Amino acid sequence: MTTILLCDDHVVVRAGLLALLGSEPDIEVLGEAGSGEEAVALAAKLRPDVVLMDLQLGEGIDGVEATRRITALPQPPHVLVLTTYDTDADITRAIGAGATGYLLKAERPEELFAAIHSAAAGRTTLSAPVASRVMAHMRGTRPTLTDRELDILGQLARGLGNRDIARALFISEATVKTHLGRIYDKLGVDTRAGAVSVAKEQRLLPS
Amino acid sequence: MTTILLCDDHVVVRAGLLALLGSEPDIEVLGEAGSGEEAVALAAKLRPDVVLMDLQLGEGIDGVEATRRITALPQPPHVLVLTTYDTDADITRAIGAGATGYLLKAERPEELFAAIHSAAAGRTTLSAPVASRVMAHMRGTRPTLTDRELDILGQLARGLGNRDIARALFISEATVKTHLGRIYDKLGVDTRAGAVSVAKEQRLLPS
DNA sequence: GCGGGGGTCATCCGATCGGTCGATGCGGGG
DNA sequence: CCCCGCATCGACCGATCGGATGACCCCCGC
Repeated sequence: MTTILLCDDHVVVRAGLLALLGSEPDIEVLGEAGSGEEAVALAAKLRPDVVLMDLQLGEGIDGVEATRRITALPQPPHVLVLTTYDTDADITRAIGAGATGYLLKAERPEELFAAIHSAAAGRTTLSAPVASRVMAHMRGTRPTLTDRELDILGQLARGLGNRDIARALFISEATVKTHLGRIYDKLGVDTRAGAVSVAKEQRLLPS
Repeated sequence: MTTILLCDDHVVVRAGLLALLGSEPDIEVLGEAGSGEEAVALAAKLRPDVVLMDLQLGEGIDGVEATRRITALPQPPHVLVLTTYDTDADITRAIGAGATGYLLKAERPEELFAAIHSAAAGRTTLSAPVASRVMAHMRGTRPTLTDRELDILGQLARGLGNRDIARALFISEATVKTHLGRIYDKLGVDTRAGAVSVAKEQRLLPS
């Protein structure tokens, strides 16, 4: 059984999804939200497995922001974006906000069901047009760290302080800090914990 | 008589060990290696009983990889890791690579001698701090964090500072720090970067 | 020969972290 | 009923981090 929260500002769309999902025995819709704010509140309260999120929400925060807030909740549900458009900006912003999947409304119902179950299990599902764009983006966007920066990152992941990193690599603390600053820039973070987190997820480190 | 191969990228450390081991009548140092690659080659050529291996080797492969290759040799020598740090990651990787023992450089010389003879006989010797961690690992298989601690860890992996973690979870900074301290204990680290690293490797976090 | 990227180093300072006490409240198991 | 694990909070302090700046060197490509 997978529990769902719907979020779409269009009543007819919600009704349509409700009818569609009602035909699936192992999917239960816990609630509906007509705005991003409502979605965040209901996600925290109802604790569904998956949130089906539209990106265009009219008034208030948009779907990306709602996604960001929902995934920032403790033990957050997975957010499956279900929208009409597939522009690069939307896709990257949604993924960046923590969306687990990105489906187009033109998708066949069976695909939607499959994607919901995948999302509940934490697996990512992307509609074909979306997938190709993401792949293209990955190649260009993946941060390229220099060898030395990877050395620093490796020591950082061991939890060492700057002094110990410096000793391990036979350089000064000042140099370590300089490298760290650049690593933060490239990874889009501003703390060592964040850097390690991104590095592990991007598999930038051996082992 | 036990024959030894030293591997450490620091010349002074090798010299120190050489002098130290020279005072032991039934220990003979067959050779020294300044890099992992050299250690593997010399181990194959000199066939010592025991290889004393540092984990931090600067350039080239690290001590873990060198250990892995040496223990993969036909009729391999025993590898006794002798290093400065005792992080969980280092210990488990070294043991996983086939190390027979794991000593800290802060150890007393008599302990080193005893460990060398033990290693030659195939027995395992661990420094006290290392042993306690290994035991902890054996018992728990993996550290069991409370739900709340996982919440903290999740926010930590986003790179947030204590103040922001507190706000995200609606608690005070003091509470965040308390939880973090316990998380450090359980994961065997003492920094947030180390905690994130271990958490990611142990797959403690949803993702 | 000149620019630029990569690596190195230094100094300064406020903000933050990690450690260590102690303390409260609440729930369950003995 | 009492103890213990869990979660919560407060205060203190030294150590460390992050950010900003400016600088030097080496190598490579143009």
